[in-house]
Amino acid sequence: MADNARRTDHRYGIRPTMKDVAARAGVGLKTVSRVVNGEPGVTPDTERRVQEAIEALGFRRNDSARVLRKGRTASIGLVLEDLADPFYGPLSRAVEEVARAHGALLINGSSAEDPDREQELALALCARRVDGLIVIPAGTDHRYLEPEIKAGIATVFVDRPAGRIDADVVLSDSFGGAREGVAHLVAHGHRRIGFIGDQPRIHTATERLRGYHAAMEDAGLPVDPAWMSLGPTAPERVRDAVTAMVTGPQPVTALFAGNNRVTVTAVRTLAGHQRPVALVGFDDIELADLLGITVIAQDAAALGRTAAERLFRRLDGFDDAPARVELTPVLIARGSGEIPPHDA
Amino acid sequence: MADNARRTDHRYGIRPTMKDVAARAGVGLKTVSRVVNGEPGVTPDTERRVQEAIEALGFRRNDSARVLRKGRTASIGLVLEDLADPFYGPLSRAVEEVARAHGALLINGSSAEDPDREQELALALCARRVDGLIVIPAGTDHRYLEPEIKAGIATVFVDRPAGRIDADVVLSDSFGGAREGVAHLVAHGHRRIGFIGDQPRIHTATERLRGYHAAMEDAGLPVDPAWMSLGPTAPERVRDAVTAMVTGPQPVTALFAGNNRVTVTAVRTLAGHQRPVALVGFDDIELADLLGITVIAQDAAALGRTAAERLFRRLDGFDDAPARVELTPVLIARGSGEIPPHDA
DNA sequence: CCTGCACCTGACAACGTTGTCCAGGCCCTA
DNA sequence: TAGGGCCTGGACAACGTTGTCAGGTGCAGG
Repeated sequence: MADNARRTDHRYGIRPTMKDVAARAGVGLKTVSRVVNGEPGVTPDTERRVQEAIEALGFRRNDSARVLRKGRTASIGLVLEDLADPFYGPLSRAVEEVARAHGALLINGSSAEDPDREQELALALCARRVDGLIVIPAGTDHRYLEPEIKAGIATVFVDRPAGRIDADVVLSDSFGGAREGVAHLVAHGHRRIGFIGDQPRIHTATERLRGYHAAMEDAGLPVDPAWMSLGPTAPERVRDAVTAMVTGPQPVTALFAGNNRVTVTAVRTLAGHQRPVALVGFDDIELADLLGITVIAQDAAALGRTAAERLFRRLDGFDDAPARVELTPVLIARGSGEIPPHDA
Repeated sequence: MADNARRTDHRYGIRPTMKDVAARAGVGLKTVSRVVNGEPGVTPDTERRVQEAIEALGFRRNDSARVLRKGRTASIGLVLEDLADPFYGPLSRAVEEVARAHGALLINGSSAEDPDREQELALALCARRVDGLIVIPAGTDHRYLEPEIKAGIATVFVDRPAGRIDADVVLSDSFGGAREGVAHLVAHGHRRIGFIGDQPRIHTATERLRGYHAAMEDAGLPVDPAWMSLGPTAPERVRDAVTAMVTGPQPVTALFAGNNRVTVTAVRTLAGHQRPVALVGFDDIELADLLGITVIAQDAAALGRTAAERLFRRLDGFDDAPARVELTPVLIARGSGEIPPHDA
């Protein structure tokens, strides 16, 4: 009796189960399951009775139990660096859209560029048994994911390559993009060009630096070590780096900014400067058009979409060797990259 | 024998379970559970054997089963409008940080401003048995969540109030903010001020329009219906609205933009216009400082943090009546809002 | 009237974990 | 040496669902 009350009341914190629905509808447990899942083999009359019981009790299937039984969670995990970074918003949204098209939910977490936190997050997602995992690497060693991948969790890395592990990778051509951007500055007459990028352990940062070097070498231009600065993208650090390059003994007449964070701070810093300095930034930025900032734009949404599509192809049984997909960023000239050299 | 092989091999798609670990370590199932959960009552020697077996098999606890047993998922759901909108990135990140501090993961989804999709998403999250739900409403009727809340899923609404349901709400003072922004324009001499906002079914949109009316009335200024435009924030619509107001028979000398999307398009449109038009926008925007855009800034991260903290307080057993928390946005003068009236 | 068949329906086990409870072994004390 | 308490470890049920399989009913055909 007491148990009965517990079962049927709408008391706080109590969830009706299929068993309760079955009891109320006067049918078997399995019949409820059939109705809930739209399986065939239920008379219209029985179905109606079950539906009424579901309605009356406010029943909602417990997907945890379902997952346990079926083995698939219909959810994928996304580990990125920072959800608040305007670069990752569209990427995340694109992943979500693809997941939605496949009936899956998205669980995401920010690593804050900390390898330990990346691992902790990725493994937590695996423990949840997400069907697949999309990772924007913070660390450089992903062997910890090997057992997970072996166990069947499809995994795709985005934006940066995986470390010490063979897996799908989707990224932008950082090297080529930076090379093109710096070449653009060279073409507009610059010979002393500075490069400010993210921390050297981040793959895209060193690739873009490599692109810078290649472009300078292509043009036969010397590179002063003082013209290069890799490090955290905190505004203070970037501001100091910009100021040092622009006012140093061999002042640069142009700057290449390694990512959107750097570009933003560089623009702010240069705005307070009297001598015009040319600027090309990696990553597009909202309102860059109004500010006339020339950029190498990568398509964050396309990165996310491509990665997610690849992931779901694997989940659908496609079992090719891991591949590396590289998207080509495009240069958008808006003014700041076309400023001619102004020597000090 | 075959079963044994299935159990112990590292074959693709096979997951070792606690049972497998127990067999390998030569202990009971529950002992493995104890080790995995750091429960007391296991000799160091036994613990070592279990750890070795876990390592060797690459065991990872199946949280789905754990959830089923324990009833708590240690995850919360966030339904927002668009993860790609720069306003929601920081909000989402703030929620994530609070969740992380409480050991919970974040599942989020975008409603794309579609009430049906909002409901579908929210209910899917409930079926997953998230412990709590944070919703940025797209729809105006949330009675569908009543059984869920009764069943114990803590729910907090953010940015916009819940409809037809009594629940916690955290939002910015849209009315007051808009009123202050419009008053600012009035104080700078404007008498013909336009208002462009989001669709009227969105609460913040109508609240801000109300603030506009209040400020105009406070100043004893008449309002021409042609100076108000509510509708989708698609660039074309906003562009046309701006153009119409600025070039109409009673051209406005100042504009109030109802949110960040509107502001961006308004700035772009006004940039191609000869006569200076003053502008104040609701929501801060990256690089608005460089473009000199005066805004009413709300703190998206604070909204998310406040909501998440409230959610977890409920999860920790706090059982007060639902409350409404209102954050005060601040005016940041940067130039565009201080332009004096220029008549046509 | 019986057989065969199609169609519904429900009993039961299983998914992998945790909570409960009890058994056995050890040490300490009387 | 016997008795009692403590510590360790394991057997078992339960969480809520789905897959398997067998039983039951009704109808048509022989």
